[in-house]
Amino acid sequence: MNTARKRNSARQESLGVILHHAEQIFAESGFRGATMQAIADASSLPKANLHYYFPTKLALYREVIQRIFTIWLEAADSFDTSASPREALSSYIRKKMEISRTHPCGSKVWANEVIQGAPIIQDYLQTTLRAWTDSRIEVINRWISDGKIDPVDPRHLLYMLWATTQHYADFQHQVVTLNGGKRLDDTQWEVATMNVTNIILKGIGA
Amino acid sequence: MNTARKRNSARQESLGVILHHAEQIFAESGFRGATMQAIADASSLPKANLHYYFPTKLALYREVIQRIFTIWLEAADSFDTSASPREALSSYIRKKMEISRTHPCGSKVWANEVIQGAPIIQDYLQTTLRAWTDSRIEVINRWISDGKIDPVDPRHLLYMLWATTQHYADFQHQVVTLNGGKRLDDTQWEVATMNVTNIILKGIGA
DNA sequence: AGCATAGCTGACCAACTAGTCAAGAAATTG
DNA sequence: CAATTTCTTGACTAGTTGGTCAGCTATGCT
Repeated sequence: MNTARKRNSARQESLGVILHHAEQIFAESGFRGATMQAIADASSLPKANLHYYFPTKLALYREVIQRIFTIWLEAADSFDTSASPREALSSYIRKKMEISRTHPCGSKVWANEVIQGAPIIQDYLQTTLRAWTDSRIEVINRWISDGKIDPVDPRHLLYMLWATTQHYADFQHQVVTLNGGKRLDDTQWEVATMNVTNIILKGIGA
Repeated sequence: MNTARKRNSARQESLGVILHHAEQIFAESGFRGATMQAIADASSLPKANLHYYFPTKLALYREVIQRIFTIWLEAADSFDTSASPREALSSYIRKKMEISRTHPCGSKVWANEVIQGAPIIQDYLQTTLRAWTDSRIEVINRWISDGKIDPVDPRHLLYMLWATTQHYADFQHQVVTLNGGKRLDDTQWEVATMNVTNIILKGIGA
């Protein structure tokens, strides 16, 4: 049992290493631009070994996308648990900003995919994302009818939340360049988070 | 002279057709994913003809990027000409939303490029964009010291403007999917523009 | 130890793609 | 008309890339 677990964990280890580097390479080069050879090199594995774990490049890509989506959905819980709009949105923005900081590559892969018309993940958009969005729209509409926030269009508020937070991941390179080539430090991330939070909360009268 | 002009205009015609379709294909597939053959087919020209007008794929790509960047810079004039923050920002947001609607492919190509670390246009970022950004930051800072808007970080306000407006181009597919598969109509674009404008203006106390 | 299974890898191939080129068609000029 | 320049195009090449496969090694089991 101990030895069997050893082999199994070695498998998990390999899978993890491959997926981690695949995410980076796909973010850097897009689906087509990424080569299995590049992912193999980054993972310090021979290319044929990748094909042992993932039959095709597409299968590997799908797995990468799946992981990102899961992370985002988990961050979205704040919308339910918190009571007031201020709490709910502050918490959601903060979580999404943190994800932009810690998982920029995942966000980039997702952005790339959507920009290109979501050929691979269309089903996610139509099912899971759609359901999630609809349920949050209800929450926001309740805030409005309770007079807790201004009567804004919930859909566009959501887009604004996504756009502003993911910008720091997807356009990381631009942000860094305009920051004099230096990555944002702890303080700057906090400033960014507070700016986004304050402007949006005040903007909707929360 | 008349004939010479005729030939010259035929040249401009060809260049225009190629650039137009190249923009679409690059947006759909990224730099690497786009093939000269695909662009040729879309333009109804043999591939060798593309290489007559553009020596390399990279040269064609650069030209596409250049055009987008020019359009964006022109939209940015509102910042100077208008006096009050309300006017300046309303006008800028409206223009950027219009560009997102009329030139979504250009925006997507730019996004793709930046996501991948701007390997081709790094010089634009460091020179033109940087200079533009710095000058607008001054304008915003003046608004703040004049007490016309709240003391926000100008940089993050700019990022918010870019992110929210370009979202409707870059994530067009997602927006359309969440809109029941239908493209936004005139009214919906107006609603989107007003929502973005109102929330941001109120958010910064303009 | 001996057998079986999971994991690893170098060498290989078929398909694709950017770019070339030579030969011609069409327009322009003197 | 003839000469010249611009434009067009099918056919070709060199290089790259996803994916295969036969054989290898290491691990686990009895």
